[in-house]
Amino acid sequence: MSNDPDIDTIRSDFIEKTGLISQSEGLPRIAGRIFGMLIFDGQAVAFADLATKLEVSRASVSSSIRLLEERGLIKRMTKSGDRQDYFRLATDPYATMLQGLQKRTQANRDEIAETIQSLPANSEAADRLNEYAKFHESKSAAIIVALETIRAAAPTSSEPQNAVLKEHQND
Amino acid sequence: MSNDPDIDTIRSDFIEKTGLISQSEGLPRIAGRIFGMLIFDGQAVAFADLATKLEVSRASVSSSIRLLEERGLIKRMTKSGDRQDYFRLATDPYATMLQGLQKRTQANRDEIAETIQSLPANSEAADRLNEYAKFHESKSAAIIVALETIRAAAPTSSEPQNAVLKEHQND
DNA sequence: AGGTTTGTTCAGTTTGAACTGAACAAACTG
DNA sequence: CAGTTTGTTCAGTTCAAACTGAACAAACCT
Repeated sequence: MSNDPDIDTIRSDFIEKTGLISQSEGLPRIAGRIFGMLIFDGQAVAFADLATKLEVSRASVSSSIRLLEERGLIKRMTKSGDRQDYFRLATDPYATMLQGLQKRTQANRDEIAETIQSLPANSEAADRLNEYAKFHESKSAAIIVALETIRAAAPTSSEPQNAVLKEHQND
Repeated sequence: MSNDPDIDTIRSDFIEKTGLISQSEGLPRIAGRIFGMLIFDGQAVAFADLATKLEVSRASVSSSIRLLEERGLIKRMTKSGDRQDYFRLATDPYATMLQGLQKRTQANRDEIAETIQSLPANSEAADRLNEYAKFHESKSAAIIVALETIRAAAPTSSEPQNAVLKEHQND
């Protein structure tokens, strides 16, 4: 009993999923939906289309776009003869996501390590804090492993399909 | 110029840190502070002490405790001759945390895999969704590695230090 | 029995992030 | 030049989660 849903439904469902997943990873839901849309559609999407297709305000698109750009997950492009901005996924967004996660995890570990340093030498709490630090350390180390796995799997970057689109140079 | 802060300041700072870290991992801040307090103090802490020392309502303690118990991160204990509930860290809370994270990550991967399955055979989006799925897959695999690392480092469970405290048997 | 202690539940408040509309500046068009 | 398009900014709103106070039930005490 396969009731083949049409492609638009699949697409919307996927976009909602990425919205929820991103939310659980600390990004606003709209940013996740934009990310999902760029994954699904593949081609560069115009700013106005993001707002209309996702049924959100341009202001929301603007701020979510900024977040995604800051994190290095998407790239802004221009199209000659078109005044709008276009957006596509960055070259290796997943490696970048893992890298960000790894840095934050490592920063947490370092903060705990600092606390341990500041403890009096004989403190019996040190061992327990150290276990907590080791937890973050293992997590960080594991993410580095995942990074290597991902980079090994996708070493060559794919060229932009649309020759008319050009990378936008920031500052 | 080391201006040795006193132990209580170190303790409070650590508890605040765990609150923030836990918050970034999707737990309420108070739950993180409880967790931090149990790490630092080592001994089982009474319910009332959690509320007073963290300066929050008993209701907040109750709901955060429930969350932490559900996730298997802390254990409820009783003390003979004392009507209060006491709490301590579960035996291996860090492994449990990683396990939870791994399951959620794997669930995300599976959902994306389902979406790919439902796509028409010739869909050119499939490759891109598959990269996204692989990302979650690598992350999941890496967490399993971290789990093994942690379990190898702390294989033997430490006995409860206080012989008067007893495991509380739920249902 | 009545009174206390203890933890939970629930309705309501608080809080902070997400989101919007409107004003705005910059870049373009005619 | 005035008028349009485009993206950003900012003040204000909305919304969901966190948190609280108070009522409550259960277990204990006297």
